[in-house]
Amino acid sequence: MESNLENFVISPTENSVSPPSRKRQKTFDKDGDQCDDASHQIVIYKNDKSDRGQDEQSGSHFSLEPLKPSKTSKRASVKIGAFAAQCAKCQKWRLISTKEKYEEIRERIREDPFVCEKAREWKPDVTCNDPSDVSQDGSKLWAIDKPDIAQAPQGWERLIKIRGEGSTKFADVYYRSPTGVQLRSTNEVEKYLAEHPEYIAQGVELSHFSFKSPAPLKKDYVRKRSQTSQSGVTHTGSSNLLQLEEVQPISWAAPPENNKQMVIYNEDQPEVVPSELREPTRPGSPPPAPAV
DNA sequence: GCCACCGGTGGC
DNA sequence: GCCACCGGTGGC
Repeated sequence: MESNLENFVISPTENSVSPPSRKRQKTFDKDGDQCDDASHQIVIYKNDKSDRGQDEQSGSHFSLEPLKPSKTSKRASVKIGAFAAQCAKCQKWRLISTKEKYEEIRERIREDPFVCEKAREWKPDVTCNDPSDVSQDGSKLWAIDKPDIAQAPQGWERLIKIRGEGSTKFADVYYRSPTGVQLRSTNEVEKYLAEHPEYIAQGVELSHFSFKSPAPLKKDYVRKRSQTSQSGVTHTGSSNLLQLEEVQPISWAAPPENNKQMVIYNEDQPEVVPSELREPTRPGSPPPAPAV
C-alpha cells in the first residue's frame, strides 16, 4: 500500500523546520510555536491502566504490539491506538493506515493539508461524501498533536508515552536510536549525534527531532493547567491529524488495513470537544457515522 | 542494578 | 504561563 503520495508536496507556506539554534530547551520548537492552536493535528489516546503493558505506540501500522515482556513498561501507560487526520475540505476524519503514513502527513500538514483523497491510498474509494471515520467519544482519550514534526530519521523511532491521568504532564516524547538508545531531549540528541558522527554522515540532523508532545483535549487530564492551552482553535483550510488510542490492545491487535473498527462512538463529553473536532459541522453534512 | 516514569523547575 | 529538560526513584 503506501505507494505514491505525491499529494504531499507543494504549497510553500510559512514555517518549515527551523534550524536548531539554541541549546537548551526550545531548541527548535520555535518553528511550531503557534501551531499549538491545535489547528493541525489531533491524537486520541485511551488510558489503559489495567494492562500497563506496553509503553508506546508501536512502529508500524498501528498495531499495538502485545505487551512487552520486560521492563519496557512500568506503570499504567496509554497506548496510541490509531491515527487519523482531518480533511481540510470536508472536515471529516480519516483514519490513517499506519503510523509512518501519519507521520508523513504530519510532517507537512500545514503546507500540504490532508484531504480525503489522500486516504485513497489505503481506502480506495473514499471521498468527502463518506461519513467521518471517527468522531470523538468518551471512551477514548483525544489529544492534539503538533504539526510539522519531521519524520524520524531512518532507523530511528519517535515514541510518545502518555502519562497517566492526573500527572503533571500529558506525555513524554522519546527517540530511540537504531541501536536502541533512548534520548529524551534535544540536548541528548545533540550530544548523542556528536558522539556518533556516523549518523550525521547519514544525514541525521537535529532538525529531524522534535520533542513536542501532543496535548490532551480533556482539560483536566493533566493535573495543572492545560485548560487554556488550546483555546483559539481554528482550522480553516488546514487539516488535522489525530491518533486513536484503544482500550484493549487485544481487541484490535492487528486490524490489517481497516482501522476503523477500533473507533467507538459515543458522544458524551461535548464540552471537551474543541471546535476542530466537531468538524462535521459544515452545512448540510450529517454527523459523522460510527466507524465500527 | 537498570530503566521507565514522574515530578519539579528554570528559562523563555 | 508554558514547556523543555533532567534528577530521582520505584518497579521489575
